Amino acid sequence: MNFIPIETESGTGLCPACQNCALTGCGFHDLDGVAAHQRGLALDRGDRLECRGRGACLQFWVIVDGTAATCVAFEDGRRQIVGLEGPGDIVCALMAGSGTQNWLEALSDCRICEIDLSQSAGHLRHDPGFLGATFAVAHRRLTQAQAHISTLGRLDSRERVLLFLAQMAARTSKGPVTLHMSREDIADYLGLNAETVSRILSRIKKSGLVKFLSPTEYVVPDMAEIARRLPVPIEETHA
Amino acid sequence: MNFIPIETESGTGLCPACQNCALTGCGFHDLDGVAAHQRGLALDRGDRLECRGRGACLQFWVIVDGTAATCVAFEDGRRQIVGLEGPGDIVCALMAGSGTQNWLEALSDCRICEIDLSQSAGHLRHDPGFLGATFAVAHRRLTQAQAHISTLGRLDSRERVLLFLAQMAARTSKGPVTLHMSREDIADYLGLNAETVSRILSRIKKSGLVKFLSPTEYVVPDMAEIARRLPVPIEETHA
DNA sequence: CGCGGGGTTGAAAATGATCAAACGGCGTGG
DNA sequence: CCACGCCGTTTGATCATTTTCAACCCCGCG
Repeated sequence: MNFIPIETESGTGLCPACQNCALTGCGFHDLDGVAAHQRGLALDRGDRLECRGRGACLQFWVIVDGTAATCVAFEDGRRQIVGLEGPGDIVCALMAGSGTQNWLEALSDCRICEIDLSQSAGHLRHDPGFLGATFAVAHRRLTQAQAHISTLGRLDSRERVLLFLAQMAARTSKGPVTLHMSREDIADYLGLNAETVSRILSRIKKSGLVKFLSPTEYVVPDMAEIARRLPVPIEETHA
Repeated sequence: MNFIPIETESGTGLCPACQNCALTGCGFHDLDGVAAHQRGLALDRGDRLECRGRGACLQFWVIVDGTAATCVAFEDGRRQIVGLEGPGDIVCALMAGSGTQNWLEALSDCRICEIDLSQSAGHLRHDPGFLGATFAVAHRRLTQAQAHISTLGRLDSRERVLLFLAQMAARTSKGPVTLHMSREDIADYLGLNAETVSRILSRIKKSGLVKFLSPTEYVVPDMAEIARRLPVPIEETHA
């Protein structure tokens, strides 16, 4: 992992990352008198950011580039990816579970903007703007987590993979979709194993629902057709 | 479903429900100048409270008695219980997912205190106390949801049921544990089916890890022994 | 006494995991 | 430049787990 420079743009005072999160409305820049310490992080695939310090964690990570994952691991090594994080997504260590080990992991090379607000802890505890923004982050994550629970609990493997492909496609504005993650990562996200994922991808490929240009690139010819085969709506990146 | 009276206690201004949530710190009663409309609801098993109105939902339900569940249903009828709610738990329609159908369902007869803050919407949007309290609710639910994701994704049926029994036991202060829900409810919570749950309960019963007094009552002779068989910590009701 | 709603149990079928082998791309070092 | 080896992927055969379908039991209730 390396640190990368953040150039503050003259007019706006936003780093490249935050121009990005300004788009998705992270809300941390509307705050008054906040001493935000920012730095850019460049993660290689496999790098992890540990969630240190329970309690007052006022540190946020905004994904600029690449794909990262919120992970949980059990004592015996089993791993579950609890959430996938793409460009614009906001992660806070506070958002993660407590008990078992958990961390943010780069599934591909990633650029991340770290925002440290711990200097302003006292102030922020009473700042409606900040509280509203963090609530929005938590609420958005909660909504996604609940959808994922129903996916893991009630969809079979074929449905899970199909939904996954459709959701990744929905995130991509246009052109072919690129998966910035391995089969095993997909498996850990969907509660399957890597071989099963591979097998099912082959079946889907044969069915023609999805056309693969390479193991990591594909095109969805007819999204409606996929939607018809799923008992749940394909959630876009709900703003 | 019936409405039940809430008697405001002279000194405190807290309804019976809210004496309860005062314990668990729901935080809604520390607020200044809030026009809170409260009413008590008595739900029979199977009754549902629908989450109406997206957008500004400022309606909260506090479970006083019994067990309720946050449910999601798919088009084809499959049901997944996304969260179990016991006495003291706080639910807001906002907390639920958006896409598919979802509701709060009484798994047993329940008493619920409904707190409607929509009168104070404008005020609350800027009230740090309120924002902090709702953030706490969302965050707590998020933590639980993420733990549940890893349960559904990576534990086998035996581990899921065992963890479930242990968690229900951890919620019960002392004496035998009573399950206020059917085998099918348990199954819908754990992403299994009712027969599988029943089978596994029988196996656990035979193993002696848990002693059943009746189909809905049991005792855990040695919690540590159960913990030793699980790869995850048994989360208490983490305050 | 019969009925109905859980709950339990069994046998068969389906689903997914595990183990094992082979492939392909890609970077490194000879 | 080529050979080698590594890593991720694919595929097959087999095994384990979970679901499905069905029968039966228990108990409370009309």
